[in-house]
Order: sequence, then structure tokens, then C-alpha cells
Amino acid sequence: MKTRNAQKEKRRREILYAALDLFVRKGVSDTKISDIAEKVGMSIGLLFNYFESKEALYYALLQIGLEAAKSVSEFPYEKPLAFFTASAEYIFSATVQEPVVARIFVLMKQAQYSENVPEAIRAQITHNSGIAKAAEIIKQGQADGSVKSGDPLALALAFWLSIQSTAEAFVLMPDMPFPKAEWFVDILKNHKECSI
Amino acid sequence: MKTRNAQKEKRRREILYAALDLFVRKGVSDTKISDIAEKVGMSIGLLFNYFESKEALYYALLQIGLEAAKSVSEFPYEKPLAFFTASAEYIFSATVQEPVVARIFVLMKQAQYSENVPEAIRAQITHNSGIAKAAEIIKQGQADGSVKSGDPLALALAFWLSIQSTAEAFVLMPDMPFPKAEWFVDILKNHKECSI
DNA sequence: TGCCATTATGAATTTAAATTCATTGAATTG
DNA sequence: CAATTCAATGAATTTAAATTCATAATGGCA
Repeated sequence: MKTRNAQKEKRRREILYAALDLFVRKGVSDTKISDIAEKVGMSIGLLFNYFESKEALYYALLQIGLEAAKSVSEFPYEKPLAFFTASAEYIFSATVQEPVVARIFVLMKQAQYSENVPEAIRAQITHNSGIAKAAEIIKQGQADGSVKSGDPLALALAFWLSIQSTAEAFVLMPDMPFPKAEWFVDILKNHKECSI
Repeated sequence: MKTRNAQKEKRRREILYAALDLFVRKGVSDTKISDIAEKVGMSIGLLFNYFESKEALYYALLQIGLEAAKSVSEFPYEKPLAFFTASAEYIFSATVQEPVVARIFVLMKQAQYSENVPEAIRAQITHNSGIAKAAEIIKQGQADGSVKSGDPLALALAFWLSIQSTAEAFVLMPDMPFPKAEWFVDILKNHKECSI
């Protein structure tokens, strides 16, 4: 009895992982249920014993992503720039070392902009993307002179979009040479007093 | 007679623009022929007098994108960093001022990674994305000390991915505060001699 | 004006993928 | 070891979207 439940859980996870890989690589709409079933090695019909629809399977993944993001979003930091360095390094190391983390990250990014995802979910993703918090920290950095001047929200976006797109690219082209996290922090850093 | 041909060309272009907007915003697969027809204000059937299939319409757009990219890719420049500043500024100003340019840019980026696009087309896109050329210029910059050290290809990717994702974000969220082109050049710039 | 050729329509057909279901096989329990 | 429940299959059904087609309206022109 215990065995059966455990087995079921395991199978469920296999489906989630297979779908995640395909969704991220081909897109949700271009992924057929039969693709997922084949990848897991199970019949099409059985897949519907685990998830009542393709949509439900997709939302289950988004839910996992939301949980994961919640637990991540709190980095303690001393100085403003250290926060961004730590964030970038955390995301990049997870991206390279944990394919699943990278894929979830990409899935969330894609969902955030997709008109097919309910607004409520998209809002949650946007909310705990931490852009607003980043903008706050940038303001602190501008006050103490460590961050360059400019619209804090625009700076936050520039930084996050760059990090996100790098992670996304890596998921799609795992052979690419990987950029260094600190390069992206230079987007924010105040280089005023430099001459070159 | 002349009138008719001109009219036909105009209609064709209307379809292309409508499809471009939808493809970029919702994705190709999630865009229905009926969405496009409705947006243009034409019956579904008539659309097939202009393009023999949804795929053909999509490829026509990619062709336009390839042409456009060819004409852009040559920026004259003095110093390595000036090349990147000019490129970023050109792309950003086009993005903000010419919605069509921005959308084509995003369409090409999406196609580049899509497994549904024939490899031959994807290779062309990758080819004239100019990443290889960028890496060359970065090497020059490293030689003269203006660009930081690190894998030139990784630096080129970091820069282009950041620029691309910013343009893409703007297409999807036109209200976002727009980052400054020069911020992204700081990804490449050698800041070694700075103390802050 | 009456005649083609072209533009236009939208209902009918085709196609492809999602979902259901009748049936079989395997494991668990009394 | 039968009985029962759950896992598993894949063919049949449903659904949604792409594509075709019979038919009507329109515009240029002899």
C-alpha cells in the first residue's frame, strides 16, 4: 500500500520533469501530450491518471516554481552591490549545476509574459521576481554612491533581464561559454570616477 | 489594373504586420489564423489568397527579418567599445521608435531557438546575429586594454543577450522604463583601474 | 451595359492533437 | 488463491484549428 503511493508519487514527478524539459525547450503549445508520454515511457492514457489535462500539468509546474521562488527571494546583504553579486552568482551556479532549477526559472520567465497564463498567476510571478525590492536596494546604492545614477526601476530591469536571458540561453544551448556573474553587476556599478 | 496590384501589395503588408504583432506577443502556435484575419478585418478564406499557409506567412516574416539584419550588421567604428555603444544605441532607438523593427527583432530571436524552425533558417539567423564578429572586436578591445578580460565569446553573448532581452521586454511591456544603452556597455568595459 | 477577372465570404472538410473509455494485466489483501 | 482494486494500454471520440471550396459581390473595361 505504502509502495503504491510512493510509486505513484515518483511517477508523477517523472511526468513533471519530462514536461518541464519539453515545455521549456519547445514551448507549451508545441509540446504534445504524446511527446511527454513517450519521454516518460508511458501510454498517453495513463498520463491522464496523473494530471487531468495538459493545462493542469502546466499549472502544477508553475506552482512548484512559485514555491521555489518564495524560498529564494531573501538574500541577506551588507552593501547594495553585494546583494546583486550574490543573487547573480546564486542563480548562475544553480543554472549550471541544477538543470531542473534552471528550467523552472525559464518556465517562470516565459509564463510571466504569456497571455495564456491567468493574470493572477502572472501577477504572483512578477511579484516575487523581486524587481521592486531590487529597485529599492538600487536607491540605497545610489544614495551611498556605489550605484550609478538613473531610474532605479530601469536599472533593476536591465540587471534582471540580463540575468534571466543568460540563464534561458544556457538552458537552450548548454554548450555556450558561460558569462561571469560579476560582469552583470557592472551594469549597476557606479564607474564615474574611472578614466579607463 | 495598377491599382489592383498596389492594393494587393498593401493588403499583403497589412497581413504581415498583424501577424507579426500577434506572433511576437502570443507566440506563433498560439496565434490562430482567425486572430490574424480578424485583426486585419478580412475573412479567414481570403487570407489564404495571400499566403498559402500559416507557415508560409511565418517564413515570409523571417525572410524580411533576415534581409533587415543583413543591412544593419555593418557599423563602422573607431575603437572597440564605440562599436558596442553604437550598436546598442541603434537597436534601442529603433526599438522605441519603430515598433515594427522591434517586433521583427524579437521574432528573429524567438525563431533562433525554436525547434520548429528549419535548421537552415536558424543557422542564418545565428550567422548574421554578429556574435562572432562581436567576439573579434572584443579581442581587439582586450588587446588595447579597453575591454575586461574573459572568454570573448562569453562576453559577446552576455552583451547581446542583455540587449536582446531588453528589446523583447519592451515589445511585451511598452510602458516599462527603458534602460540606457551605455549601461550595457559596462558589461564589457575594463573597470580594473577603478577603486570606487 | 454586360462580361471577365479578381476579391471576398463563411460554411464544409480535413487534420492533428487532447481527452475518454472499454479492456487487459498486475499487485494487494482477506 | 480467488477477489478486488489499481495500473496500464491504445483505439475511439471529441475538439479546435487549418485549409478548401462553392458561391457571391465588385471593379475595370470592351
